[in-house]
Amino acid sequence: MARHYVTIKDIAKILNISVSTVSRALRDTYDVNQETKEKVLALAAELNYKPNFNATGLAKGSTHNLGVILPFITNYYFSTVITGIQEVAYNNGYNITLFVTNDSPERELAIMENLSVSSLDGLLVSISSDSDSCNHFQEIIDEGVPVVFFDRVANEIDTSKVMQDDYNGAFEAVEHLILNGYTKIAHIAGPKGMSFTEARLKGYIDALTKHHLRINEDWIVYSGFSQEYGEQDTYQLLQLKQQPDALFAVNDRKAIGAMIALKNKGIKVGEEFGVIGFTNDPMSTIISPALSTIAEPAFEIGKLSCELLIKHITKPKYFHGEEIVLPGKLIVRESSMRKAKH
Amino acid sequence: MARHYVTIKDIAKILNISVSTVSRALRDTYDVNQETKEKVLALAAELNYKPNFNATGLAKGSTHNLGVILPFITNYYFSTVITGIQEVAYNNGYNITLFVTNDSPERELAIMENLSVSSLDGLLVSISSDSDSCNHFQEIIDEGVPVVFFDRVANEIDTSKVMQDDYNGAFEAVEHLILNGYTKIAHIAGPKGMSFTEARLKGYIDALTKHHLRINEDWIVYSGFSQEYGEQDTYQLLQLKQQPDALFAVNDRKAIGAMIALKNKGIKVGEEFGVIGFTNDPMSTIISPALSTIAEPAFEIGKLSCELLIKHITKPKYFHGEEIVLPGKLIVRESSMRKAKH
DNA sequence: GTGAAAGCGCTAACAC
DNA sequence: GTGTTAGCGCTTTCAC
Repeated sequence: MARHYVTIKDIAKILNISVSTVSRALRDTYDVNQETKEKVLALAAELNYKPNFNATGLAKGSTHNLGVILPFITNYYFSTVITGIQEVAYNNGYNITLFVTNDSPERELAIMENLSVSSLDGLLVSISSDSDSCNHFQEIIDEGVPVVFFDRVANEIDTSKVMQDDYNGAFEAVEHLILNGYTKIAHIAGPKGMSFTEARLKGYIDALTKHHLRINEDWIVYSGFSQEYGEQDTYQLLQLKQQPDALFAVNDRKAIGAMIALKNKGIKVGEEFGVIGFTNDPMSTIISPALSTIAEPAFEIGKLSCELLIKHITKPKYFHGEEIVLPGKLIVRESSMRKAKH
Repeated sequence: MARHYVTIKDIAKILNISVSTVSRALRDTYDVNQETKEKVLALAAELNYKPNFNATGLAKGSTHNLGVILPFITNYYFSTVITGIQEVAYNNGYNITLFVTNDSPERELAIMENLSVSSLDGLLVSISSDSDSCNHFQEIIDEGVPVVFFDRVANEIDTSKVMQDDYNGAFEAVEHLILNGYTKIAHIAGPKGMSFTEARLKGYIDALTKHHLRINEDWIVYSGFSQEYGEQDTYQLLQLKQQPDALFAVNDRKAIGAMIALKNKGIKVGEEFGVIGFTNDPMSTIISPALSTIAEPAFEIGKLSCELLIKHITKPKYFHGEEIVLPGKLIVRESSMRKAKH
């Protein structure tokens, strides 16, 4: 407590000049004498002067802070997105303040309600699963806070969004299974009502339809995103009298859970039963057989989101937001090998 | 730009009272009339008033911000630590500002030099690999900024630290291999010069010594922390004329790399060759055979670090820091099964 | 080119 | 119990 940091006032006093001159010198404003400027800079360095962002923020009405709100950070996708965000934030002189919702809508709401919007220049958000009400985001946007959504976007809200091409990725994944000889393809989906899971579901359905395969409602099971859910969902599928011979999982975690369930039941993945995921989590190369998947450009998504947000912040007049959809990439590994004849 | 948020002044004007009364009412200071207080609260809620943290920070000399500086977030350990930090920060009304160094000492230094210390109440840090100079941390501590180190700590610096018991974890891991019949145990280590890798190395050496096994310098290879390094290191070991029959890896990532190398060479992990890691990354259960390891209490480490930091901040007079060492836990899986006789 | 002064939003004496 | 005032550290007119 009672820490005193060196301020421009200190510098001004020592150099016997005014604070405004110091301020100008420090910020490299032109109308300041070269000599005084150098003296100021030298002294600032010597005293180890660091500007107080609170003060700067107050005075300028803009802070160096970007808020990032997301469900989790303990998985490959989100941690990589943050790394991307961090990268461009860092290069542009912004700090990021991290809020994790644990995928709880209540927590998300609580965070939003306590958010000191005035100390944030903008917000990057990936909404939590059951957050059906996005009013809190709309409100904040109405107040003029720039926000850009990534991955788990709120469709109703009109602002910038960046995401992967969930529909086409899913379509490609499922078509790949079909082309490899699988015909009874299930989908272990995410929760209902999220835009990206819906897109993946639609990709699944359309791929089947294109190839004249019947949609079997029993083969679509909705639940959470974890490996455990993937395992559970798969056991459920395997209890059906009419069993699938392949599955497309909404993400790699669930696909891995599925593979574990299949192994436990003695079913050979990649021969008798095809599996494909979505994400390209490093785990997919570790598990055996290696998991085929749709690679998501997570780092890129983080970078682009942050770049968009900065545009919103710096050019509010000229930039009115855009939606960016990045393509995924089919990565064929062992889990979806051509179905063995017997 | 030119966003105007509602301030206590606005509320004061509308209610025709002074700003200080509004301020008091909002912060629940006692000497304020129940009735006015209710009016203020009601209006604040109606207008969706949010305090400006920059202003509060400036006025009170303390912000709601904790800085977190660490090498990476894209792995199980660090992302889990952050989640723990986040949890207690959230419950105590702090925000966290995230800085990732990408394990680069230069980046770490740059971050520290640009750090607006005055807008941070404290700092949680895990240093980057080759950061041999910790002066920048010492300086900041000398200025009165509370900092606590976690995991990758700077030994020379006298402040709170929280880490797992690297020495005993390593000792136990290696002894486990020995007890399971392995006698020629290698260590694929981290870089030299970091305190936690040194501790793990020492645990390795002491376990061998206790069991009268010779230390073979060729069997200790130092490199980075990634899976790729683990693979490389292992190939290197396998080229030795005198080959080891087991290895202890400084972390699970490297252990997994090792397993991949061993598989590629046709060596049966867990029968001919024992492998054990450190961390308990979820990947260790995915890989086959499943990887034995020492589980680190990552979430707990995050929580404790943050709690310590908050103590430093709130009780600077009475709390002078402490070192917490959390025990790891040996988790035996398949990769270290009793060596098969032949 | 430089200084004085007001003000960003809030808190905290100090009066009354 | 409430208002007035000064001040946190910095920026920014507006003078000179």
